[in-house]
Amino acid sequence: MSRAIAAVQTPGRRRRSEGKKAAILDAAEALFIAEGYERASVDAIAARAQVSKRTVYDHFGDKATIFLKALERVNDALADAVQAAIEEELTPGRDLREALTAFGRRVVTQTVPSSDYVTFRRLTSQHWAVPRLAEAARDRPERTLEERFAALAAGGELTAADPRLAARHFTALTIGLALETLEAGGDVSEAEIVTVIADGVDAFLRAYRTGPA
Amino acid sequence: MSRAIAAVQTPGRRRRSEGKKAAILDAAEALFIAEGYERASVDAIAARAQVSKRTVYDHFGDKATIFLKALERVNDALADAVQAAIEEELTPGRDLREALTAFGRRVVTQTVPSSDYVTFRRLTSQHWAVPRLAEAARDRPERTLEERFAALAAGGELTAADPRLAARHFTALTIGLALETLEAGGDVSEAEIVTVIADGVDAFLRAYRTGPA
DNA sequence: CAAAAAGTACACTAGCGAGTGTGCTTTTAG
DNA sequence: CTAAAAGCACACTCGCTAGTGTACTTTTTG
Repeated sequence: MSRAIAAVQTPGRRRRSEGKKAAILDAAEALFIAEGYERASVDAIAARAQVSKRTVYDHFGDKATIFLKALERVNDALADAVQAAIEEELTPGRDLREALTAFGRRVVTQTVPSSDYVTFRRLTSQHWAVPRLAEAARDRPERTLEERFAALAAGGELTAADPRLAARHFTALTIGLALETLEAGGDVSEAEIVTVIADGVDAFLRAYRTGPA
Repeated sequence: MSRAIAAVQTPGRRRRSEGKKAAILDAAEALFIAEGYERASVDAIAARAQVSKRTVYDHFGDKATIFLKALERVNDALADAVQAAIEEELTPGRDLREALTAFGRRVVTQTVPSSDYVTFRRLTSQHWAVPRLAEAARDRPERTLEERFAALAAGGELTAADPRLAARHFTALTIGLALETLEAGGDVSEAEIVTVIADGVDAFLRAYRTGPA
């Protein structure tokens, strides 16, 4: 019975360690989001991760580092998700209104739970002076979106002398307002979100669709 | 020399008490904004207010109440300021672009320091479940703005079937983006803010100015 | 002045949470 | 099998903070 099949059960020293690490970050992420930085105790994080407190400290050294690593993960995940959404939804041939609506909706509802992401981000700005980590994470998707908008402008679908500005305006009108809605009322149906996005896309197109000039 | 002028120096028992109370709330507001709820200790608040800790507790009972009262004050102040800005800047006869720009700029730069206000608000959402206090504070200015937009639409200056939506879009494009800019980079010149607002007004007018239809 | 209101100084409890030290058990690798 | 890596249980230090109790001083008022 001593066969190589055992390799499935035994992940190896390193993999096991990584597994614990990931579990700790999962727990930390959830607790930081739910409770905030100060109120989420390391003991609670350890308990939730089903790991001893000592292991937590062996892996990360201190609480601030746990936070930082968790934030990095979330940032990366969101940036990747947004990038994917841009590439997959904002495709050249597609009807513009449809594409923009699908994109906005996907970013807000799919991906992480974006509202959680926003919450996490807030903890950052909370004077915690996490260098420009969060900022960098915002920049990447913003730039990608900007490029796509520039392409749309070049293709004559949009009138956007300043694609960066257009991208910011689009985000504000759709994703920004949708997230705000999510935060305000606890119970928001997906239909409401879709409406918010659709209205935002509407206004955006009125302002930026190639027309008069 | 014992004249009634002394009344200026001696505010009376009640007024003195109110004075201390205000000083405590001032200190609390500043510290909560700077440090966050947990890190702002009651001792620090008392010290900053130049008041004994005991007095703080005599007045407010506990830390949560201090926070709540401070938040109420800030909310009221901002709501008043926004209301005043609406009434004084968004006057009927005025050129629309100019009026909207002045309004946006005033809300962002004048009034409280709005960015501080935003910071304070964040502490609220931080799971503190301050009932709908903050929400109510947001609602009042929003509704006033909505009414003014409805009036503008009636006057033929705007095409806004849904004035509430128009108001939200306006806010998102101007004030929202300006505040975001303020939070991101530590050093933002007023000129940049003005640009952000002007760009937002531009886009808004393209989307909502009475035109084609 | 006299009494009460308001405020102060300060000591004290009580609890929580970050981080450490240590010896023990389990897992994995050779 | 054996040694080392990884993890665990647990006890403990230390600092900080919310909140209280109390006796003392100042201010205000009649």
